[in-house]
Amino acid sequence: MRPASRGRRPVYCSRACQARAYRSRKNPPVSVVVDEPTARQRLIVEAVWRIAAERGLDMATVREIAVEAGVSARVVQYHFKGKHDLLVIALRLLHRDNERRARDRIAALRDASNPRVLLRATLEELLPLDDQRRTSLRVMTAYYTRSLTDPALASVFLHDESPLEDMVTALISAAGTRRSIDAAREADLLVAGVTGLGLDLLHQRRTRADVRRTLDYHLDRILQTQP
Amino acid sequence: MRPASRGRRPVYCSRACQARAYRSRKNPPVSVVVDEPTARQRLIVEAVWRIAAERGLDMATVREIAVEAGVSARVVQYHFKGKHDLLVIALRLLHRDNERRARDRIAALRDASNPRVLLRATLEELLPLDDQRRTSLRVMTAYYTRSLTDPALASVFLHDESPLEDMVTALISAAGTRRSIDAAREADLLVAGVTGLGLDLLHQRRTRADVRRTLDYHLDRILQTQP
DNA sequence: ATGGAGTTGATACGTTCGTATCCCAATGGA
DNA sequence: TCCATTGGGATACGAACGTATCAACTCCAT
Repeated sequence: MRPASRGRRPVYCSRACQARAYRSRKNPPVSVVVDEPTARQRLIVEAVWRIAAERGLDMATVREIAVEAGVSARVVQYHFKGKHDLLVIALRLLHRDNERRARDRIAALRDASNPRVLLRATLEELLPLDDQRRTSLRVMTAYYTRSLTDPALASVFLHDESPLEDMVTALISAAGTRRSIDAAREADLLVAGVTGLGLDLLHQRRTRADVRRTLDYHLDRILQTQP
Repeated sequence: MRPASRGRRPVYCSRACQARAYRSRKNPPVSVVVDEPTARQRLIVEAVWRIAAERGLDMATVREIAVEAGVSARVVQYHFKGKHDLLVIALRLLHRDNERRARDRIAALRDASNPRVLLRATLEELLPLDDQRRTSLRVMTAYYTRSLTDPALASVFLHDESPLEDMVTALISAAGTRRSIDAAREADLLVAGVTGLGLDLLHQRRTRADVRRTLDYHLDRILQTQP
């Protein structure tokens, strides 16, 4: 590596320091988070989420993230390879957390409840109905937009191995449908529609009651009405 | 105004220049675009659109906008009060242009075509089916995300005086519906759903044929099928 | 021709950003 | 005891950004 044209100019205090610097330059303290982050990494990633949700992804600078996480900027620098990797990891972790949370919440309903409640709960995971989902949706929206010009982020969105539409299709089929209904087509519009309604809700362009009414109508329409 | 703590320090070449500077400081060359932009303003605004669509709204810096528009950065500075105002104006103009284009395109179909074609064309205005709509949707998406943390942009989205949902509701009602169908609820999910499908299309998470199939299915479902 | 108004060129200022570097403290194995 | 590794503090660097300012140019009425 060249004498470096950026950062403080190397004026070593001793040969030991020089050797140490050389070593650290050869293999930097990269910590690639693949599956499970350390406690400190989670702290920082959650700070990214909060800033992205409240002030936008642009405001998530290294210094601001550090302040929000209650650590120094050097710590952010140390625990991630760079800002971009931090953002990618933060998106992956949010994605994973959302899936886990949704699975848990729906699994809790799975026994002793009719299919309509299950389908409804599944779709409502996409709506900003509480602080957690609201924050998550805001962060996801920011990431979606950025992913349009950032292939690394786009791949996180696209490599989703369990499309939500399939789950909704299965739920509709299992519930039993009224007439000649194509469960897959209904699931497509339902998932896309609930996503769109969620964005309107985020903007307060619709009221929560309005969304609920629309959702109820279409659930009634698709599913068999019992009594 | 104070002697200014930013920019070049005032060292006047003559009393005439000093007087001119004083005058220009008192009433800056603000050009507030309300309805119709000048040719130069349009040039710059369109540069903003192109950059926002291709590289994201973050990359739309004053200098980059100037290069894209083929003018100097000073020109951008001169013709708008500041970067933020430029962004707001660019959004308003895009909004207006989209409405005009949609109205024209649909008006061209209004005679000698059945309601289904009309409704379909209306919804397809939201889909990235050609370069123009694709660019527009990318820019709008970027703006939507930014509007979540920028009240000035949010107000442009929210003060929309002619909700698309109403128009779709009217089209459904006018076309005549099959059974007991609530046109307003159908319009809500259709508009929100097509928006969501458009985002998937932008991401290439769905194919164009897939979207077309889903849309066809639901149009068939809602409207009376004519022999 | 003179000069004012509108517009553009050239340049600089202050801030913020991502990151590089030097340094030190704590820890733990040899 | 010694020393390498890990984790973090302090600071600095170069780039880019938004913007302010002076100077100069083009019209055009006087």
